[in-house]
Amino acid sequence: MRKRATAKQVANAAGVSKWTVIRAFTEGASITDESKRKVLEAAAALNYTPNLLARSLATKSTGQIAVFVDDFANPQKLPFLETLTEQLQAVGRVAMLININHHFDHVHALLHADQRQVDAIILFGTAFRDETLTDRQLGNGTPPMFVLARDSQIEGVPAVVCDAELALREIVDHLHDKGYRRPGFMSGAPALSTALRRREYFSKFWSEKGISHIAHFAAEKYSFEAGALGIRNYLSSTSKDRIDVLMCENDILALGAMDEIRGKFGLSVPDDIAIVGFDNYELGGSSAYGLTTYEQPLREMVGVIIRMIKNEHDPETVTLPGRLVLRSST
Amino acid sequence: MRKRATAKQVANAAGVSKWTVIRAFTEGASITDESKRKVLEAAAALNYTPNLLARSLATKSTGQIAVFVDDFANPQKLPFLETLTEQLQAVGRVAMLININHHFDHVHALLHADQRQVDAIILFGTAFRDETLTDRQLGNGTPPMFVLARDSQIEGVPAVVCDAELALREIVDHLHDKGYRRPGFMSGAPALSTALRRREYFSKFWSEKGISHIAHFAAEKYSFEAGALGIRNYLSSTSKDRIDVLMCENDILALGAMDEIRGKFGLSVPDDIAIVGFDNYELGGSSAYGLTTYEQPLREMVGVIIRMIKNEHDPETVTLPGRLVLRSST
DNA sequence: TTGTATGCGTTATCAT
DNA sequence: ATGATAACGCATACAA
Repeated sequence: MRKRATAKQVANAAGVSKWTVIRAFTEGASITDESKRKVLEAAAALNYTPNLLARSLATKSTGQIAVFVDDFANPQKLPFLETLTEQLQAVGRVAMLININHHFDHVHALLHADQRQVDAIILFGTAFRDETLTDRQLGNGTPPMFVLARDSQIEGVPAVVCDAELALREIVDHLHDKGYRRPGFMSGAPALSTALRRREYFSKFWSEKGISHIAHFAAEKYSFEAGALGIRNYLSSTSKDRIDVLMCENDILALGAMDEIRGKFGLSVPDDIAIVGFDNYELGGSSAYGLTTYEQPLREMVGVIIRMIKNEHDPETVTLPGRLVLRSST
Repeated sequence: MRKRATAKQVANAAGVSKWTVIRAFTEGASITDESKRKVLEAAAALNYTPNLLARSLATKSTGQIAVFVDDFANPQKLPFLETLTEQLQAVGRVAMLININHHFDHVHALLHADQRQVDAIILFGTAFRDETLTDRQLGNGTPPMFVLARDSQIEGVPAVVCDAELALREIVDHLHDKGYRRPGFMSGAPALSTALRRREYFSKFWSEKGISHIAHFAAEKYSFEAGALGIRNYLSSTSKDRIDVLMCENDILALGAMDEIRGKFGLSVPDDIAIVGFDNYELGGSSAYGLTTYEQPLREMVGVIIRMIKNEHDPETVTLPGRLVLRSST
């Protein structure tokens, strides 16, 4: 039964004190080349590596970043998580993935992250009201928080988001140019929807073009199924003067809606109803869907969050431009 | 600036020793109700909760489970991660999500997980050769490992998988019943493919029905794009005696292939070529695809892994039955 | 039941 | 440059 070797054991083997061993493993510590060599040799023989747990306790820095996620229905979460974990690991951090759900809510998660002494908390696509926070005296002892891919609804907590105003302006301009005049908008979970501000700007820019009525569809949550359900009732009850274009708050809703429109109602996209999504999820680009959408600058967004975590960037909300992706659905 | 309160501070406030404070927070410790009440009161006032970092150092148990993932292209990873994190948190554990890639390989990850003293490592959809392990003297000091959703290729490391033999038997029976006689199989990344054994059983059961030639297509990896590429060359170079059914190693490959077959080559599914996938990814069920597939018992699989981690289940490979999902693509 | 001493494996600080 | 002392916050074992 090999156990992890400790600095003390290495010290004995190398004939030095354990502090010299520590120094051999500390960047820029003052130590002779000779000592360092002896230590590293002994360490290799004993398969020694520093215990990060003990190091964290002493330094009060764990290198662990809690990532809160409360919605796994959107497949776009996956590339985001990939980029996030990759970039975190590239700077010596590691992600603690925390699933926020009915059994484990934000308060639990916050307490847990705090108890584990994480260096920071990333609210990925999640946010919550200020009230739950003031209880916890946030901003004092708790780790710094950052919101990713949603507007922050918490005073003093910065967010990194894709520029919704710019995005919706480009989208509405495009739709208007294409000749669409009866727009509809489908939003997802109400609590999250407002933080995206997509509907808000969608209305605003249509209104600037003289169109003030936007049909609104509320999906229960962000999922394929919810997207289909969100439009079903409308399609079966309305046949004339229908919307001619539907913007959905994200791609997965849009794909669900498109599937319903074409598959279940036999309508044509974009001839009967055009569709726009948001995220540029890979499958939306398939020839089966050809979904026009808006791509978030995922790598850049994650990059900014990481620099904030490393204190290389002021903790202020950052808004990055995305990219309109035109396909056959419009 | 509020800092985290320590047991000692609570002890002072409550007028007891710090060990009594510890006992108040230790399940089943011997302590008077009166003392406990005083302690909890003081703790609440000071907003004290035990520091899990220090606890972990002392108990040598962190409650952290490293989850290795090396492929984020398959959207089915997301519901798996959701279930995994949810069930881990339900038993007081938490997931450390580790992205295995070119910059951070298995050996790095293993070392890292070990340094952080995780309680266990889950190789989720990942495995690697024995040789890299023997270096690290695995099975002695390192945390126990488990493979999820792949066969284990490591001696002594158990896996929890969906029963490939049963699955492929059902699939091949179904295809044969439907009258298909010229089967093809598309595999993904070679290193992972063999661990799934899907191709192996696909061949075996067709062979039992007297069909020994299986056209084989090798996709570079498991992604939509790779699925499309995997079949492109074949379709453009072969026009007669083509395969009449294509089984893909997972849904995302199948969707890519189907998109190529219908969208780019104008062929009909299932009339020209039928398609079968594996995983039952939600979008495969859309009317745009209607993909016949095989569903893995994700909750049960995760449940077994967790019981192994809790030592409530012998660390032996477990094979669970899935479910054939018939749709219009066959 | 409660208090004391000691250990977990590091790091920080000081002395040599 | 190296060794020694203290500290990080908690748990374990033992004594009272």
